[in-house]
Amino acid sequence: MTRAEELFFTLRKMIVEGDIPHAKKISEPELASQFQVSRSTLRDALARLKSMGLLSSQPNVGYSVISLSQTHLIDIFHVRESLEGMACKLAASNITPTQLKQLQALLSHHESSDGMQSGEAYIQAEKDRDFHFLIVQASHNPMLIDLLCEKLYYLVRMYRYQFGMVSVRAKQALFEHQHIVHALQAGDGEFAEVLMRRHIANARANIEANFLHNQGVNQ
Amino acid sequence: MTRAEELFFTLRKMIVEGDIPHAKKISEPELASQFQVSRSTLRDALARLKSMGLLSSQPNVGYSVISLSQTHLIDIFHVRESLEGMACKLAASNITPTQLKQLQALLSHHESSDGMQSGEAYIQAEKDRDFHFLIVQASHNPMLIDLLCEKLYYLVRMYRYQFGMVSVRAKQALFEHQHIVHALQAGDGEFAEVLMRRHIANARANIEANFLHNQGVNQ
DNA sequence: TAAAATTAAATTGTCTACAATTATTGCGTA
DNA sequence: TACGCAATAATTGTAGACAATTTAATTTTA
Repeated sequence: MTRAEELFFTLRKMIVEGDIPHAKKISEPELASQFQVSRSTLRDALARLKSMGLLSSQPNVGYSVISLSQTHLIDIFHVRESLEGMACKLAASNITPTQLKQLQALLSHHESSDGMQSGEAYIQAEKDRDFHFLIVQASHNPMLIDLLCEKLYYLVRMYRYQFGMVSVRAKQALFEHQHIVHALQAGDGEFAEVLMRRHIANARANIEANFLHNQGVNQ
Repeated sequence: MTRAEELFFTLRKMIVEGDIPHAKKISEPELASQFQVSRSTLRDALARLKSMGLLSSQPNVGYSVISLSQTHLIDIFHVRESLEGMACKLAASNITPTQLKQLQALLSHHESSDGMQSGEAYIQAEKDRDFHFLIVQASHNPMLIDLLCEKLYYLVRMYRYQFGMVSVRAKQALFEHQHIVHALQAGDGEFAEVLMRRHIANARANIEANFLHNQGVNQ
């Protein structure tokens, strides 16, 4: 692995977790010296971070972490809804027996360790991630996989960290996951797609409601 | 505009039009000297081209233009179908009066200059592009716009050039466009999405059929 | 005093040079 | 001859230096 790639991973983690101030210009010399690399190497990493939507930049001005907004998050969820819906549809045709078994095992594990011991929102988020990742992988469409698992995923995670979004829908989400797997088992791609889209649309509605609530409280 | 950005546009055009050999490693020193820029500048442009899927690369080895394949093209169309479907759905809610008028004007212009004077496949492709671009813009979702107009579009164009794909469905496509606009006028997002998805699915089916034909003929 | 213009400082974009890695060539051996 | 190894050549990754542009500070002017 190259030095630039390593730095890319480090910075990605920092940005997602909010360790770099938002909407404030990044000083290249400063960051470079902080990580003991040259500006060339840093700029390589920054370019990659920009291409995945975590940074924005202006020629002759510089880079900065994107500024988060409600509309941006909603935009992301619209894209997720369409792409993951398609992934789910394709998965119904392309999923391998092994992958289907993994998915079922994941579900029953979630059911059993269910009740969610509550509280553990992070664990729940991880479960959700695993479920969605498996289905996207099962689509066997490399472009879908790249878009969802390498690009959108980190944006979503950044919002989770930043806005402290909690899955209050844990139990409901599990039900929806179960329905989706049933449709996949039956090989019913069209239905699986509809279910996945509703699942994500529900999550979006939940977020929108939260926003309204917070606005009412905070402002 | 920076030198690297200018080079990016130049190389993008060259790659799309097939002026750079596929699946053959690119020599950085050679390309750099060809365009009278340093390797840094070239590498900046190459990184951007990679991030949009026109180049592939391996650390410590180098870049090369992606190798085209039937499955890859089909993958792209699946992504397009889902994203443009969503764009169309959103457009039904978000399109401005001005944009709707532009769309209608575009359509009636296509109808009149219809019959397609036939032959002019390129012109037809441009019409198609304009139509789809307008609808994507009307979604007012910047992420959708970026994905479709800045990334997928050039991949599709590359295949058009390379495989010499011709829209034999000119008249049929016009009908489908008209139906989509009607749905948008009516503000029926769900229907508009279905129509757009079918429209793109039809194009995909057309391509798949062409592939089968060519395979039968050539091999 | 406030605004505009000018100069100075700092930052980004680009080039060149060097280090690390990979690919190639030539040699020796089975 | 074919295969494996070693040395060489070439290529990529990284660092540092300079040029072009932007930002900040200072001076000038209304």
